[in-house]
Amino acid sequence: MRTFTKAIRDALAAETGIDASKLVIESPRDSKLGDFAFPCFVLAKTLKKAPPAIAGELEERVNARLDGIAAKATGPYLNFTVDRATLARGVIEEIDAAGDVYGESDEGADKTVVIDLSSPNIAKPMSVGHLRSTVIGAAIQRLHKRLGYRTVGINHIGDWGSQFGKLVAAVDRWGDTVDLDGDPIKSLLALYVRYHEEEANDPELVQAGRDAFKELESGEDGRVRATWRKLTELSLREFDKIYERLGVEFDLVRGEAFYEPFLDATVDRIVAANITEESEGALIVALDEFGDLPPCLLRKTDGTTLYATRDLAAVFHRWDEFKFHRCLYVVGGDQRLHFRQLKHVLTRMQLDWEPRMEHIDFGMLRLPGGKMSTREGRVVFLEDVLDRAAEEAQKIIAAKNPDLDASGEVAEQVGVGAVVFNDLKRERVKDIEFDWDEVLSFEGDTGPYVQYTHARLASIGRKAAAAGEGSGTPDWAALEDAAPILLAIGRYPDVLTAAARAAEPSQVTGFLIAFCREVNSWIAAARVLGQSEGVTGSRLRLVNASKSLIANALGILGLSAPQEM
RNA sequence: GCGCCCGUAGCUCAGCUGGAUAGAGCGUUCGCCUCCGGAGCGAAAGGUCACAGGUUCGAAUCCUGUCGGGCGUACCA
Repeated sequence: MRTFTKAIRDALAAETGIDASKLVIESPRDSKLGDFAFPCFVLAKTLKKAPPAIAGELEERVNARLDGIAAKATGPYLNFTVDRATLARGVIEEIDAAGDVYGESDEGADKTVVIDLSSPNIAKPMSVGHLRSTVIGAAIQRLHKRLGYRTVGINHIGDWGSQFGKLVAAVDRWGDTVDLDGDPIKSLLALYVRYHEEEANDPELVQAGRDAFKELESGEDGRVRATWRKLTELSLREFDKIYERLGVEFDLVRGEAFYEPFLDATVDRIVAANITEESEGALIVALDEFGDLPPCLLRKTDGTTLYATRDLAAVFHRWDEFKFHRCLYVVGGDQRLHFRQLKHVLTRMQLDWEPRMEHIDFGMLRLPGGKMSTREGRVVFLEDVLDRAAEEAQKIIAAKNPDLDASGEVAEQVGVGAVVFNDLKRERVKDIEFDWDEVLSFEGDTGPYVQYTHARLASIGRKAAAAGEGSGTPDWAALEDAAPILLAIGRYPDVLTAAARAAEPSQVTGFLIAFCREVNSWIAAARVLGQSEGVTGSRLRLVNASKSLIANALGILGLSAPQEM
């Protein structure tokens, strides 16, 4: 496909004198106008002519330079249409040759991208809120991997901080009232909620919590640390069940505690940069020069560290270890200020790699009643969402495809796919109100719709193989009515590049939905089997190419592509 | 109060780096299984792109202000 756009650019460059790389080639508003468009407005000033006149003059001259591509002036645009047979053969041979890694590139060669994702908190259940960071981060990682980057996905577990003092205190006091080993997460949640209920009227409890965290941070390997270690292990085991269902793996699981040994050195490093000061008993980095921002606190009055200190320790450690090209923090938008502060600390330290640290923020997920709150017990558990979605898928399979083998497995793929896709389909920054009906919807702009399209294409492929059809010489010109599909396949590598750059998986979901709509329209109108040898041959090639593309994109998004459903 | 994010059809959202007549899905209404899977396809209805200015050949897109919603705002994470 890039061979077509390159030919157009070169021809235009030769005629206009503008550098080929600076020419903007876009898609026409209406596909009937052509496959590519060149808006002539940019030339109006230098040539001192009206854009439509320029387009008209360019038409003939550019046509003389092009072979297999027709240029036609329409108003102020010069539109290009690739010969249908050339387009079909070019695109399909390209994707066939690339196979499963179609869209890969070498733009990331020798570059490392660190992705901080998921990062659930120990002792808290994973809510549908944590799903966002996990699936968005995993998709961003796969995108970069496809583009040739070395990627390091780090699960930055929230296993440190004053809340663990509270939790240890709560376990000490009421641990025997719950079934910690049998149902660890729910037990810990109950203790956590109870702590917050009682702390207001119980100064001793508050003190016990503080003391416990202080001991934890002191490095003393006593009972507090043993309790903390046990809580961590229990929680991680529970999280792994979810990660397995989501098909997410991490290169490194490093909790905040991992960076604990580096905290002092981190503070020293910042102090050595001469940007710290003591204020109200705390050690801070002032940030007023950046628009009156609140300061970044490194040490509390009691000497213990904060979230920001640990994140700074982490980013230094990551820089030292990976010299990353990008370090992406897939963390909710409620922490925008936090990351701005961190970046400004780096700026004040005059570290030139500061821009490589990026906060990949995403909108908040809210319940109809308001924000989710673990403390108040107002959460929707991710496990329940996945379970219900899989059950729903199972019901639909029972109704529509009762003979399906391994239907339980497929129901899991479809149910989880629906949940994951739903979370990836809109622009990251948009807030989401959780809605069961939407999550459990399998029609329209959904993961199951895409999976279904894939399954139907697979079905056609199976039938063709059984009938021994489709192996003849393809009649490429017969794919004229499939031009939108072919152009979309051709555009896919650019979609991946743009989506990775913007760290925006919704660009892939959006592409995929539009693609499947085109494919479904086409297969409703163009029967594959039982046509002349050339027609069946070319159509089957397109069916297989489309199926391959859908599986490819679903893989990047983290969804399965079942052959039947 | 101040800062950041968001505001496009009844609902949920696209709209590529400022370009041609603002597009999908859901819902509503009407069609399509003797024909490769109806989780599908086709069609209709539905819009002051929150509002007001500005920038220019051209603005849903960029700038300023207003309104509405969300998030945050020194020792939680």
